Amino acid sequence: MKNDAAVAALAALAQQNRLDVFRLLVQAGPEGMPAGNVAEALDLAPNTLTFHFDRLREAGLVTVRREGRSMIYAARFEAMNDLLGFLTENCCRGAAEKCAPAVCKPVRAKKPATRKEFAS
Amino acid sequence: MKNDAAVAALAALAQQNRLDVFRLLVQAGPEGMPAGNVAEALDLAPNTLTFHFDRLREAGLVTVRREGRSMIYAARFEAMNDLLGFLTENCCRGAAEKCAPAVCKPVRAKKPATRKEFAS
DNA sequence: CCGTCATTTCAACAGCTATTGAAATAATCC
DNA sequence: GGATTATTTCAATAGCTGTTGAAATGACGG
Repeated sequence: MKNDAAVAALAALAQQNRLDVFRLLVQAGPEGMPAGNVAEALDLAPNTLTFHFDRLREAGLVTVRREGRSMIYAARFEAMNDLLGFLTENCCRGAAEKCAPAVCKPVRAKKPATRKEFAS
Repeated sequence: MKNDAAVAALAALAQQNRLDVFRLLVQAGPEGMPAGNVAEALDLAPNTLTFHFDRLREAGLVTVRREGRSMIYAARFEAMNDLLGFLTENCCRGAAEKCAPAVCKPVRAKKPATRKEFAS
């Protein structure tokens, strides 16, 4: 992930309403949900919501598709995961256990490691 | 993690220079590094850097301590991990494998707002 | 077509943010 | 004490951001 893309994604999430919107979509899963439902759930004016959706979309965090009269927005999980990876990249110069046992992955590990070791 | 805290943390990271600073500190590990070294590494004016450190500190993402003439800044890994957890919280309503195999944790459901089905 | 539903576009405005230069503080060395 | 190094404070300014209201677009049903 590029630095600029990360800043864009973070900026998109660094706003109360957009963060609420994004988390709602994250919880909704890949099928997404219609703009109207989001507006209702979060009590946002439709034009305000469009503005925020645009930001999220420009940052690559959500996608839209039309379905009848509704626009269905969905979170882009790949983008979210890229962002998380970017933040923790190369943390503690590889000594991951020092800083973030749960999330931090040593340097570049794009694929989730096979978790057979955790059988304990 | 509270919503406000998450927005504050994201806002703090949503800026090129601060993101660079934070990632540098993440890579430096818990011992941190002196302001001067950060300034040199990223080619930032010292007063500008102070401004950004303040933002990061107010957001709970870094700590400072004095050591001789230098101020040593260090990333707060706990805050970073809280933030990552917050973003992925309850993702896909527990069906984590749908959206983020590597990072997303099911977390205990925080009572998703009863979703109104949209007409099929 | 006409009405209405769902969403977007546009312009305007108030409030916030990042950077800069000059000056201040704080610790150390001679 | 006085010079030097490291960092912070302060005020000013240009640029960006979020919200609002009014109007436009696009899709569907009768």
